[in-house]
Amino acid sequence: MSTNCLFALIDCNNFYASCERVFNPALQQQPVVVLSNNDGCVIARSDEAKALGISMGVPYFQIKAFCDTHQIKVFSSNYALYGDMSQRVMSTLQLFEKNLEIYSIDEAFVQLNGCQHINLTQYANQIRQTVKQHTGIPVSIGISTSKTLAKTANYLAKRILKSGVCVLSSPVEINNALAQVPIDEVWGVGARWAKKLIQFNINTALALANAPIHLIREHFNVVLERTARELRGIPCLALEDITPKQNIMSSRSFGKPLQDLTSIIKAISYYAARATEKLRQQQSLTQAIYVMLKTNRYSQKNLPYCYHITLPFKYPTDDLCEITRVAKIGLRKLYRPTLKYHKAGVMLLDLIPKQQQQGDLFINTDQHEKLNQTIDRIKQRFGKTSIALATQGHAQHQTWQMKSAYKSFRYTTCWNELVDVF
DNA sequence: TCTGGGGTCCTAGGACCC
DNA sequence: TCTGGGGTCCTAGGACCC
Repeated sequence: MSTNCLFALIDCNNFYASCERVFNPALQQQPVVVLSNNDGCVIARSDEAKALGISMGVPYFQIKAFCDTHQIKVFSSNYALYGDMSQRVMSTLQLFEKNLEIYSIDEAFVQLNGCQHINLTQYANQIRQTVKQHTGIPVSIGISTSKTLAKTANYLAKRILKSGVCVLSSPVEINNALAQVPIDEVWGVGARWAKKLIQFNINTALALANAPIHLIREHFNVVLERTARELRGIPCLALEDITPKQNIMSSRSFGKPLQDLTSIIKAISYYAARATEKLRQQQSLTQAIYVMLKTNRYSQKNLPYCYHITLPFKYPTDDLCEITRVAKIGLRKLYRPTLKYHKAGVMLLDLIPKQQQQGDLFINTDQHEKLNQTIDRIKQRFGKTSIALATQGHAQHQTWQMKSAYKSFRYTTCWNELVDVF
């Protein structure tokens, strides 16, 4: 095993809850939870909230009373804030390592080249302190010889050692560490496979590392085989470049069930516009659109609750009017006046780079492009809600708009919502 | 009353072609 | 009685991630 290949995983602790704390010091040492869109489920918890037994993903209505009695601070998700804080964390990390793989809103991998001779624990602590100082966000860092092992080291840093840093380099260190990690905590092993692996008596990360590869290949698949190899310290996953998305989704649950077509058209038009924004930002064109309409899956057990349709575009496009037009066609085909809908969405499919655009003989694409560019500019300058197609209706107070009863200020991205200092 | 919103990769199987 | 076989493309679905 080569030791000149080292990966670090930097992961923000309880990221959304930590973001809320940065601008509201009264939340320090307090139990904090952050809810998903529509105030549906718990998606982030401070350590204090975890200690009170609040589990990840639990529906809020089930624990509301509990939160009240225990004075748990509850927040609606505030992606304007979290997204901006994420960028600050990532650019701070880039002061140390230019080549960053931003894996999610709160995690990044780096490859540490030529670091064999420095004290890695010291280096990692220096990174942690700097991120904390620049952004107020606490992070944990795991370092080892493959991405999966770096993930595992991070798990140990957070949950077992509670030191914030864990470096696994020697085989003995790695084996001791893997023995402490339950199989369902391994990166790449979800609930389904954990259950099946346990039937094979594979209960820990160490057992998976030592399992015969042919057994994994035969009863599972190549993805898990890679995971097993990675746990042995054989890197199978490289640091990845930023690649444009292959699909772009925009969907939401409604604040309340909807039956009337007019409201749902407004919602679908809004999702189409959000998806188009993302599409244009990454400079891609879409070739097909998937439109989805859902009823409440919990109320009608065993009945279909998801209705969907995929429609192609005549030509690859990033034109807001065209995408909205086709999305509405899809919606009208799905809609049944007798049903109550809880959620809708669109996904733009088969994306290709905009440079590959083929001219259309019959449509003046230049004119459409000018209109779209103008819309982009207005949104950029005056905010995302400043301009929209009429079919979306007025931006505020729509019947379909999601619940967001406990939202904090957008402290870092909105002039009207800065922190007051007295 | 109330149960998130994004994404990725891989595989199996059917359609179709020669 | 016998009714090819191999390749490719597409789609649906299953697994995973945060």
